[in-house]
Amino acid sequence: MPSDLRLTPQRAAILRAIDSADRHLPATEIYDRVRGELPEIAYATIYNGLAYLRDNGVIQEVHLHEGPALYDRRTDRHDHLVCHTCGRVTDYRLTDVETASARVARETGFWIERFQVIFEGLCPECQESTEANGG
Amino acid sequence: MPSDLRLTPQRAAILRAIDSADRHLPATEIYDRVRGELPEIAYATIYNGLAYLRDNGVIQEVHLHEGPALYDRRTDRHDHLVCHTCGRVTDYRLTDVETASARVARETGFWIERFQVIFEGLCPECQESTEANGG
DNA sequence: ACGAAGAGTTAGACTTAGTCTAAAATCAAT
DNA sequence: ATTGATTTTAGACTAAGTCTAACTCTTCGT
Repeated sequence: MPSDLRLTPQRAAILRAIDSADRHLPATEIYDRVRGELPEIAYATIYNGLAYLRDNGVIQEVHLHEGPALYDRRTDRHDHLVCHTCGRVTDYRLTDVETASARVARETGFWIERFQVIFEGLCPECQESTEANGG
Repeated sequence: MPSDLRLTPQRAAILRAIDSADRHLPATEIYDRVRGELPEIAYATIYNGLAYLRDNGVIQEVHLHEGPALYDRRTDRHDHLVCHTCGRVTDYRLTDVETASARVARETGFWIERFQVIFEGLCPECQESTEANGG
């Protein structure tokens, strides 16, 4: 977290919303939560604030295959597992890809800045309920 | 390609557009190209047709982090490198993740159906032009 | 061949997620 | 206090995709 960060009341409220969430939130949900504190806040301020925090390395913007961007307090490189039934997103750091990325760069000629693995499937809970229903 | 595939003139034209492209196309571009052949075709038919072809395993729908879905004639599992300057998308199959996915499934309890690595960075051409401009 | 049922297509409204703009408000430095 | 830069607000706008209802086309039984 850079020391010269300009943390306005709006940006601080956005950061608190992300911090206190038990999962990665989309902008619309951050908007809803922040409005509890700052009912006058505009939607655009959420977007501007999220972009500011992201650009300053305070939060990470996570794009999964479908749906809106999610915001994550964790800023280190990591991967995601997405349950296509309940939508739950689980973090997982796959170091194998990190090792492989140098080889990929060499073989393709790309200069690789970032990468992410997205796994899609069924979370443990949704597997159980599928089995319970005779599937 | 299933033998009971109902390939209407519209769907055949969509498939030809994807086949003849030198890169992965978004739905809007497939729409533009197919209209050259079938000027009356509706946008919704493109979407319906793409969904039909995807559901029957004829094409693959590729979601990268940003931007619209792209459609790919290649249907086997593979990964993508995206140039954030020119937008070029390059295919690459990283078998390391395939090997690792069983371990990820075991450690997280997820049942993994599919996965993809998205690499973002600079393609060889864009690296050259950046260097040429003194960067 | 005829009519019904189902599949596919069309036009256009609608939704979602996000961006843009211009004016107002706030802040920092003189 | 005044100026200029930054931030926020309200709301219009855009892009991508979905939905609906009417229409058309195909298939199948008689």
